[in-house]
Amino acid sequence: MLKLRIYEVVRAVPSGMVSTYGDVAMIVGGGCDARIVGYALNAIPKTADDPVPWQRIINAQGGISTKGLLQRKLLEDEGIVFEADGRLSLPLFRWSGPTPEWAADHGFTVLPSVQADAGEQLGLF
DNA sequence: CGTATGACCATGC
DNA sequence: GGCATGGCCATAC
Repeated sequence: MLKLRIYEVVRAVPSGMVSTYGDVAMIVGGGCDARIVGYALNAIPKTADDPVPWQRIINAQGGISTKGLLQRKLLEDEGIVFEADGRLSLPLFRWSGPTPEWAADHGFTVLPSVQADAGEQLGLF
């Protein structure tokens, strides 16, 4: 089930950081797509023993795709700062992806493109 | 098994 | 900046 793998990846996103639907899809791999991530997050079981930080997944424009303001509030509580236009700085808050350790431990592959991309941005700052 | 639907994305106007 | 298309592919019915 891709949903479960997606949940695993989302759980790996640290507090105070965000990731995009597309990034999660790339990390999950194996015929995953940004829309699948959205679908999976929408279908998250709301059980307390299975928490998924769904609020840390945003769209590629750095904005919130959900309807209400709950997601934004949760992110702000974690230290995410929003710009005036309601979006956030992806270079600052975008999660660079799981560690190779984590990926190997959970059976994921780390995409070199994501790592190199994040490395440039982090190094820039 | 065919169709419809998405918390998406890139591109083009 | 917004709006329209096409592509994407797992679920649901």
